[in-house]
Amino acid sequence: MTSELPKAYEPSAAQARWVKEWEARGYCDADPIPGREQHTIMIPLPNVTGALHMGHCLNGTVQDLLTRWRRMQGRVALWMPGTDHAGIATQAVVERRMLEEEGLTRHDIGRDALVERIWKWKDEYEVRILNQLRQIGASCDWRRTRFTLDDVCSKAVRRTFFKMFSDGLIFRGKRLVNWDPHLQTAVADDEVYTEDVDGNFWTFNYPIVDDAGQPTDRVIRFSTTRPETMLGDTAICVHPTDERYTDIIGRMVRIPVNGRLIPIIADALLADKELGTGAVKVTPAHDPNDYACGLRNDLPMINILNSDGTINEEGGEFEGMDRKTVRKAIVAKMEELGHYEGVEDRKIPKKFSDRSKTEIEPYLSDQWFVKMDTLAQSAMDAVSDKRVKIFPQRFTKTYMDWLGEKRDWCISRQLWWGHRIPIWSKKLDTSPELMEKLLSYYSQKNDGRDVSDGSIFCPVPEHAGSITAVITDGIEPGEKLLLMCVADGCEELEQQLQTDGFVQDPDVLDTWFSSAVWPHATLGWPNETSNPPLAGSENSQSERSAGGKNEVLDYFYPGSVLVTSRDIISLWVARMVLMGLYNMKEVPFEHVYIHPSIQDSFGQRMSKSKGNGVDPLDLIDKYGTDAVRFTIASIAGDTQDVRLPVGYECPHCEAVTLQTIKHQNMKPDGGPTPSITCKDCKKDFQFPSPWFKPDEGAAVARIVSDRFDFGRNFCNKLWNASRFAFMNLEGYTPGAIDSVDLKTEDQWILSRLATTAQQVTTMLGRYQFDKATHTVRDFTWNEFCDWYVEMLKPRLKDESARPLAQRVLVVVIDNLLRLLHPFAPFITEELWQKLNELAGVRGLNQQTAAADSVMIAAWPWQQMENSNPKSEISDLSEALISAELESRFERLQETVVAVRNIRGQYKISPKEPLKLFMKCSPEVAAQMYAVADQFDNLSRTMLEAAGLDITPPPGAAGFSLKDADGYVPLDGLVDNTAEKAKLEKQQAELQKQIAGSEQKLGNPGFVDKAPPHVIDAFRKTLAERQAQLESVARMIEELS
RNA sequence: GGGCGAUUAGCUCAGUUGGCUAGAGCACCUCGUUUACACCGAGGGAGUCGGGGGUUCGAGUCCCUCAUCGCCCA
Repeated sequence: MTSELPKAYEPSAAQARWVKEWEARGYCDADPIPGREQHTIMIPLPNVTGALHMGHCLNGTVQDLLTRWRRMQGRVALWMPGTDHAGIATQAVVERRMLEEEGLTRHDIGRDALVERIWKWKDEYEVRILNQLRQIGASCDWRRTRFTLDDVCSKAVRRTFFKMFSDGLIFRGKRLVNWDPHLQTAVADDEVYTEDVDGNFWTFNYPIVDDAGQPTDRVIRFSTTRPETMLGDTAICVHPTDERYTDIIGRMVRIPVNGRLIPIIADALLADKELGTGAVKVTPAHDPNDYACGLRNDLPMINILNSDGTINEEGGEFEGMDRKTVRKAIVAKMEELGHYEGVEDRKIPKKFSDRSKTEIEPYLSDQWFVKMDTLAQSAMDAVSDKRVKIFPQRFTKTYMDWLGEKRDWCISRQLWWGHRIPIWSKKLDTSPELMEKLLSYYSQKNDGRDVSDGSIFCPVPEHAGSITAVITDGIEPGEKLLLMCVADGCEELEQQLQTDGFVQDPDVLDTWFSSAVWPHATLGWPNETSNPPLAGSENSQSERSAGGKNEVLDYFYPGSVLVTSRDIISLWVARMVLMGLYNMKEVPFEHVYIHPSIQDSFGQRMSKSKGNGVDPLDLIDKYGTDAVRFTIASIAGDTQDVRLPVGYECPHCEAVTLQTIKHQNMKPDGGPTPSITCKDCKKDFQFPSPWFKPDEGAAVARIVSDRFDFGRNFCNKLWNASRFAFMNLEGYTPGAIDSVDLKTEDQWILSRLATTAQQVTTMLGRYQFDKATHTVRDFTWNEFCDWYVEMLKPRLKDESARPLAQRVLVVVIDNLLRLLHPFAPFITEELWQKLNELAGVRGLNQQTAAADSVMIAAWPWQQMENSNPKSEISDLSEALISAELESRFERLQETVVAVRNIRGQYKISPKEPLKLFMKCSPEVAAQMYAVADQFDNLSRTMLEAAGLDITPPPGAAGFSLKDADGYVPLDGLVDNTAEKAKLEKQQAELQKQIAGSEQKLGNPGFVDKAPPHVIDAFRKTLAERQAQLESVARMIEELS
């Protein structure tokens, strides 16, 4: 039977086949197995706004690598997939599209219709994203896929909110938000961009008044870019050490345009002596810095705007004017009143809303907050006492610093897409009968305690545990509001509240609120009596659980490791820890691995908004998933961010045009779709971009990056080495491998294989994916392929040597495929299947039938902590590792290289046989004889003689190794002058090194202070070099 | 403004608690189709480790400073 593989690996066919097959066989499913260790990773839920990019690809590769590795180690490895509703981002995308395509705003269609549209969008993109994940080989338990707005997660969010509210951790407060007057919503900081625009810098003055409020002869001058906000000024601020003003601090001034009296205050953080007049107006309700100043100095905060950006009733005569026109009116009025001093042109940084492109207005509004003091402290404690460890460690500082501020968390968002805040409110004074009911309840249950102070209480005793309430101040003076918070699963209560005239809060929760409970929400919390439902199998055994417990939650929580990027350490990681502690009393994961970010060739972070994103599927299409994963893994270490220069591959001639910033920014702008002219074939082509879709039927470039050659070349190498092996497995029989029969190269490759397995295992445990990848690559390429396979070739042709050679070869490939599987799952599976056909029973110590799939085979290195009860035990162990053997082999390699160099030097054909004489100790000579046939095989050289008594043959080229000298007779070909020059060069180098070492060892400072092992090492190398120098000198002598 | 990090070969990156002659892949040059692989093999050239100062017997590695870049938080 001959079983030849195709000459090249076909990634797409293998990927399509195994994605389906693994899932069908249930290899990715993780169900609790009592007594077995688990390994749990919760995916950093991607937003359903669009497609995945290279950052996700890196993130996913790392998680899958860990999951496959742990699964092979015998753990029940759960990788929980899912997506995030991503409140503002998703709603923004859908709204923008609606506006562009239909000219509709959300107010035109209403809340329910908008939410329905967003659900449709979500369904489409969720499928796309989960598909992309499958394409990168993600071995998620797809049955458990969750979405932050699905029933399971919603329940958890709702319960958490209720719990927090009832514990008094959620409160209502004011906050300055970025208000978009066009969309009439608050927007997040990251949805706001700043641009320098042409503006004016006006200077005005306010008259200082006396105690009676009458004008004095003094004024205070200040400059501003936003005169209209003087309607909301509540102070003038100067620096406390500014001598121009110290005497008037505490005096009052009158705002000319509305007559209000405001104080002159001193605040070193707001006022700058060097800037302008040194005095500034303070408008706490309409500027972030002024707001902070207002809080520090207990100033009134006057909101002068309506939500549409027009002036409200606080503006007096200006009420109803647009914020743009009121500015001119104010300036004119100030001029008319004689308080205008001048104006100059200036570039002014202004904030704009990403979505509507309108100017942002800082705006004071009612928001919901989570009290962070004790929660933040608990999350800090978890890291400081090492219940959660962050890798690399330096990121603990980011985490700690942010939590240490303990700033209350604003959780309300003025959006329609998200978890609606489960609060119903009603003005107390409009419902006397309810008030009556309440008060009677308090007097019974709360010992007559007055609850108008904001204490939490249960308003409906028969629903204790499902509803809590608080009384707060309303907007109107003296008004009281009754706020009711209802737990999950109490629809009738909600109905009752509606009937009673309560109104549900229109806001939704910050997306991060639901993300924060992700690690336990996905496992079914708060349901503690049954397992969470599985997709596609309602009511099957999935929900069944013995003893009325949620076994899934018990088993998989807490998780093992969170894999994410550093920009969401505070937004997400910290909040998951505190929510986990709050709801579960346990941290959500033991480790956090922060991986590098991917940048473009200019050091910019890859992101949609920069137009430099790369779709991993483009790269997978070009290089194959395994190549992409292998390359990605090779750059995921713990040091720094990584640059990924990409180019556009011409669809006509395949020439690559490197991507520049110009390409990233090309937009149609109403004109034709941008295109690039190929520098080689001069034809035009279009290219993928976040700004536009290529025209129907146009020739579109593919995004490529030669960094992925690294992985692609490796896969090719692995494929072909295996192909060679498989071609030589004819007649393979399993059988015991007696260690006395093993040749030097067999022992060496097994020693190197075991060392590699051990190192890779250690490195993966430390999240050093880059090192692990390079280690396994170098072993495969530089040791297995370049040396071992070459050495095996003659043995495979020799009938008597063949059976053993085949067995060892099979063992090495078997273990190599396992080691590589987490890095390159598809190609290793393809090869594993083939290997099973040819050598289904195999092993070093024990002959066993191989696993049906490499995905469920045992990891080749067993550690004490892990055992794999379901499958065969690995053969590799420390007993195989021998440093002495490895260094002995190195000498063989050096000898072969030296002979090859002589061929090169004298231009001798590789086919020309040569003779070799080695002058060396008897021990070394014995070792040389043991591998003599390999000199012939690898460098077509016969070892004629080796030993101390070798006399150099005449007319030979020579070389000197550390503990042996070699001579290759060249029959008059030899050029004595060149030989001499070569040796003299080596001699000079040795002398230089020896001089360096001697100088060092002659330095009293060094021998006195350096540690003994360093000094010994120097002495040893010095001695070796001196010995080698003698050899070299002698060889030069011999030539003369 | 505060914090974290980076700057090493043409490009992309490694470089353990300071210790012998600073490494790899790609690119480049020379040679080579030997029955796995040209996505290959055998060789080779290439870096005053961002600048300056300091500590030390010894600095790519530690400290200070300057420059440039990235990220997070104000």
